[in-house]
Amino acid sequence: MEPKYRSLADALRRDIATGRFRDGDALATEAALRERFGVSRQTVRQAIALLEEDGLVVRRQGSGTYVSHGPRRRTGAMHVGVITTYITDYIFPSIVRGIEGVLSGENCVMSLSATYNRTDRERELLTRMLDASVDGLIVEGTKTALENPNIGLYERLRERNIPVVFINGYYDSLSNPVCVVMDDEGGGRMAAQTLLERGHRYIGGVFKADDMQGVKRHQGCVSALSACPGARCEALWFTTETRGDLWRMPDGQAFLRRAQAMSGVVCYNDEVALGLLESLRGLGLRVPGSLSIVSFDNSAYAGVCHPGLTTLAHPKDAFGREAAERLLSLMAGHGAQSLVMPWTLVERESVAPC
Amino acid sequence: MEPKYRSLADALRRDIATGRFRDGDALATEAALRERFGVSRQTVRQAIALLEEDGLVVRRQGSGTYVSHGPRRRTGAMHVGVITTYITDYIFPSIVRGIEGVLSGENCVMSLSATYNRTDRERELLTRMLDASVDGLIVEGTKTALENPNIGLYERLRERNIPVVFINGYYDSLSNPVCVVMDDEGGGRMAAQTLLERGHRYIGGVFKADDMQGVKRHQGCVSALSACPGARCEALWFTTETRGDLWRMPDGQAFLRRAQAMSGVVCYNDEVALGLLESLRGLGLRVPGSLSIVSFDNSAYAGVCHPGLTTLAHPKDAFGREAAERLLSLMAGHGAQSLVMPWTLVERESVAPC
DNA sequence: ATAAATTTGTGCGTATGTATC
DNA sequence: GGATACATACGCACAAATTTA
Repeated sequence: MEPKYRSLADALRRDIATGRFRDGDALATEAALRERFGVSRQTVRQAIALLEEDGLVVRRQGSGTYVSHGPRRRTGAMHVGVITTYITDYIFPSIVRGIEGVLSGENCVMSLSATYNRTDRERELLTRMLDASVDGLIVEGTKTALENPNIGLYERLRERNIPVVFINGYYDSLSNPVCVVMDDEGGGRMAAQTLLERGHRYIGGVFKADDMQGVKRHQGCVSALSACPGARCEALWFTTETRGDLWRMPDGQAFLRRAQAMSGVVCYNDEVALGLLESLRGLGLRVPGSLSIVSFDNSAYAGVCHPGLTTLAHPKDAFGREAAERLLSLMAGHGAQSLVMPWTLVERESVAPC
Repeated sequence: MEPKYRSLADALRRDIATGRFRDGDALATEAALRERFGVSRQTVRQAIALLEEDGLVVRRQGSGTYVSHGPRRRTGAMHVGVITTYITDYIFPSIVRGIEGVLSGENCVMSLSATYNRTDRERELLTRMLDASVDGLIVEGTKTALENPNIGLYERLRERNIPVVFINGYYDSLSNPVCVVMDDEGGGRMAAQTLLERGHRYIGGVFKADDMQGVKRHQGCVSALSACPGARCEALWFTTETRGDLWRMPDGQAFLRRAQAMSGVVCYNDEVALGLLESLRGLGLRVPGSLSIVSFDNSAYAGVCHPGLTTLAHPKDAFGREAAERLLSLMAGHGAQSLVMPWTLVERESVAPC
């Protein structure tokens, strides 16, 4: 059972979060709150003390208690937290660089951490960031296709007026999150279309099952194929635990056996494409001779491996900048719109006509 | 007239300041203090709340109130700042990953930022970190071969008891810094030796002039060559502004002309080696046919380019971990020793017998 | 300008809950 | 289980600062 003064504090936080108070407006007096909530004045004072600690209100003797969600920080540097799946791998360094480029131009300190795709780590990191009293957060949602156990924490962030910008994936159960995401469904269509246009009809897909991106890319794929008579699609789903390695995916071996009959595969990302290339090499299937491959992200791998991957390019740096700019706008008290960014096809050698 | 709870708090502060309490000793109980000072228990609690805010004591329900002076962590997460030359390029992601691996195991938030090799940015970042009240710093020194204009800031950090661990390079003018660095002079010797052993005698070197690493690697090189009769060395110095691009280095063109007479070159790092490879290709010189190349760091480039670079491997991840562990030890109030780590030769194709 | 009313700050007493030893 | 120590909660009284009449 939560103590009364905490419940009261939370109730007041929600009140403030509604935005009904403009900066500097007076909160109800201690006596009024005592009436309204049917608690003693001491309890009211304890609750308000919590809000004061968080810098949500200022008390002035003889005058009243005032909400102060304007200039959170007096003079010092702003503190922005960034939570992504990885920090140093894949396309994440580029995204981080974009964010850093914008933040370092302002008076901002950037705290970085990685969830490694685990919601328990997400929870821990969010708690730490709250502890470290960040002024804003950029978060890549973890396992966004599943129910998230940390929604409560995100709601608490809202109550505390700490703005959050989601990147790549967000949580459906949060109302009106500010996001910067890729057009994953459109990307799925684009990838499938790329193969269809070159005459491929029996197409496989390898998608991540536990995040929104995988599900949407698959949807896009299916919608493009369903518009084309005679086209077939066969999806292989994997989860975080088996990333990139087809042999360890459930049904991975069955998929690879049937791959001989397919003429093209859409891969969730370049990492999966590399794993697939490796597996196909073992089976004596050549790319793009026997099988064409399209993947997502245009990571550093894509240009280096043989054959070079035809892949949809993630804007990485620009993407990071967009997210950071939106967060700055939110922290400054101005609003921000969500953004859906388009993919660009980068053609290399992994796709050939059927 | 000062309120009672403040006087009481001050009295307790003085008590604690005498040093009569060892770390972890129990303070008198609330009831005892009530007796001793003749005030109500509420007043005692108010006083202790002030001490708790300052981190002087910790209250444990059912147990007691304990003094916790010394470099004790306050409630909530520790905040560690990391300042490196780059974040997302070259070997830095791996170093950062090592640091993050250690810090995320503790209750730490890591703030990352990059100087891009500019001391004015170093100054700005240090100021911001101080503003954000970090509890410790990991810093890669900027232009460590030159006089540093920010020494004053580092001294202020010391006064504030904020521990700093330097990585890769440090400042000579700071007394007894805790460092984790590579054995750059030994590395220089090792690189030169690698060429000498394969019969090379006329050897060039391309070194960065404005940091300690470049100067020491050159020294090592010279010392190895001077022990070998008939060996000659010719150094080309560059600065941050011209990184990697030999054509833009002063005397770069003259060096490339003479390169035809050389049989081996020691490069400051893989990036320089790539630039050199590019330049030599333009001149029609083949590696390792006409010229052998040894470089430093074993970055991702080294294994990918053609020919693969023979290079001294920087331990990156382990290096980052060592630095982070030392910082944690310092923050916990235990001391820490500096560490000089050795290089390991990774042989690829860029070196051949003369 | 002054007095009264309002609002937060300080201080005490008491009772009960809950964690620790 | 019992004793101890901190946590929560309520009630009251007065002080100090500010606003209002």
